[in-house]
Amino acid sequence: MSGPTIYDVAREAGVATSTVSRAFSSPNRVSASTREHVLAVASRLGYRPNPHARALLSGRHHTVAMVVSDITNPHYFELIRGAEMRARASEYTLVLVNAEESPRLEWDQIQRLAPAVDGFVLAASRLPDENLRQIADQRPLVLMNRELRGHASVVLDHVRGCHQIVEHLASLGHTDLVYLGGPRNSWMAATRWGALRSAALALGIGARRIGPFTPKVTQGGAAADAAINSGATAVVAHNDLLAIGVVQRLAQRGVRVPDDVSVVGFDNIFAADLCTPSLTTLGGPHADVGRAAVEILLQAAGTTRGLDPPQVVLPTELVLRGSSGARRAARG
Amino acid sequence: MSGPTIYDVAREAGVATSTVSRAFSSPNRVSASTREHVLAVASRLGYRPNPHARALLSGRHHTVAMVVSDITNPHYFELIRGAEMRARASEYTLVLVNAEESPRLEWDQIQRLAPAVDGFVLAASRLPDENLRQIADQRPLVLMNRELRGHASVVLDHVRGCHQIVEHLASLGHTDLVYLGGPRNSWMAATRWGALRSAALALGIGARRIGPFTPKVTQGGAAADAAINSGATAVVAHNDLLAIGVVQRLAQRGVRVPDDVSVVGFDNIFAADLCTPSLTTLGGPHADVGRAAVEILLQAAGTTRGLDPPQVVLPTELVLRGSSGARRAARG
DNA sequence: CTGAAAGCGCTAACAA
DNA sequence: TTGTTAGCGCTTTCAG
Repeated sequence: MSGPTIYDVAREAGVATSTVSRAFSSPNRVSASTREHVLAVASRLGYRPNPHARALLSGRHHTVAMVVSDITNPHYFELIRGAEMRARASEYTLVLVNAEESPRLEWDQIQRLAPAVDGFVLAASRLPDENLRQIADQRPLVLMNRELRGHASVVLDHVRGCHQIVEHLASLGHTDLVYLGGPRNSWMAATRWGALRSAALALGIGARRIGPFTPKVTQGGAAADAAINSGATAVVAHNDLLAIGVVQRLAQRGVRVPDDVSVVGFDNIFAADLCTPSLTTLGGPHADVGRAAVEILLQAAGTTRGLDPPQVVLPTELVLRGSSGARRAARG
Repeated sequence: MSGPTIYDVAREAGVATSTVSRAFSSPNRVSASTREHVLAVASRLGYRPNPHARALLSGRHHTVAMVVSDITNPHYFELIRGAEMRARASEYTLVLVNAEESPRLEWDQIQRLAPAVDGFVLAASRLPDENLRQIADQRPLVLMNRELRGHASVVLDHVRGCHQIVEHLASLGHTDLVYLGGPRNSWMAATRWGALRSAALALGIGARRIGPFTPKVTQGGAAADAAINSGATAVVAHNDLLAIGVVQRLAQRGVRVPDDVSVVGFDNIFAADLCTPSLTTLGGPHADVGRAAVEILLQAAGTTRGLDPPQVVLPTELVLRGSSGARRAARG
């Protein structure tokens, strides 16, 4: 089943097992000639260190777990990709966990994995703050798209981003916007709504929130109907999936986008550029979020628990496309 | 750092370590009362079994590695999702590896992971057959979207699917099709071309292949230009991404889809339904492919190497949308 | 610079 | 049914 061990190499090379171990783990504590010899024998035998044995003793597993709240959301692809690349650059393995929007599932999986990984990066975790603190007590933890006082995080600058959105809509003549809210336990949803509301206040336009909605295309129908009901001419959806569903439903109901209603989403997913009309949306360097989160985690794993964990905020960019336009007419 | 061990539990519960071990691993070999007692003490202490220690001894890691040739391709999301769900159902951990279209990277990662996982599922592997056999010698292996004699695999029925495509195009009056081929080392690309060609032959219409193209939207420009050059009125792109790029480029050049040219893709990704015109494409139960692959792997891991590994073929479905239509006019 | 030996946490004989 | 004990493969003191 399993291949040659350190003993086989040691015997074959005529040295002690500790020397073989050193040749791999701390090459500078072995003479160059023995190291070369050992490595040569090892590769001839096809020896590969057993990560479990190594982890058992050292407590370091060279593995980080990434938990995403819903793997089917295209938004996470970039996050995953960034995280995976950064992990691999340090020869770490990335374990992917899908929480399917269930806090319970998220918690169970994390607990199961905790003894086997060096740390967690959580994307848009749906867990309550208290649970996050418990996790952080066990393992290094970095949050993505969520902030929690005293804990490391990487987020996009939604305060500024939402301000940009409102400014954009206001400049187009809109005087009322409605936010189609995301899941109830989503930090992101709360943050977006807070930022939109204060921006609206500052710019002197009305803002209401409807929801919560599960951020999927299929939910767009209900969301669109509610939005129409509200009478607002500008709709900001919790994410692009929901926005796409809204646009589809509006078309179905004969409401023209952007002539009658402007629609703005979040995330700038791949499909935002393909749908008709294309979607105005708040994007950002999502892959960098994933990358940065793993980066922080790997540093934290080395250091003793820092007292001021980094809270990184990356800039957003408002991508203007076809779904937002000047307010044309009052609606009834 | 690490929590309580089996020793702590044993001492606290007044039993031997082996009893604690048994209470967790083989509950029926311990009396009900001791088991309950042990489990109670364990949970009071917050004990969690260390997977590494377990793996070290048993050789089973409760982990499967999934390798995808390019994680940014939305097609894989469903595969990943299915695989992840199936793995979790058996309390297995899914390690995700991105090969970024590089056989070299794919190989290295697999070798690194081999001693730490129970097996591999490879999605659209770009490795040569020989390498796949070497991997299968080390660990149980299941291929997705690729077949190799004597090895387990799960694929969609592209022979029938491609026949459907050609039939569809022929019934619309097309007499010539061009296939925009995928990567050179892609088994899928070769299979699709082979199936398309023989279907075309059988149905008495012409078929040519152009390429290879990297299956991304950005490659659609070059692919479209080449397709136009070929004079064919029907274009079958290696996948939906490429097809979307092609449609975009055709629009740019004033070629109408489907009036002047019909375009068909593969995979039925989420965006295929959103772009304009929407994309006719060959889809299938991708999540089931992922699910089935892991299922086979988990069974294989238990059994001694079966002599006839399963080669599962799942049905495709041709999804008719706006990008394919009746041939209207001859083109020059 | 190298070797001997003691574990890391757990499981699996073998006894009792 | 339960306890004792010997490792799984590796790292890491501690001697030499």
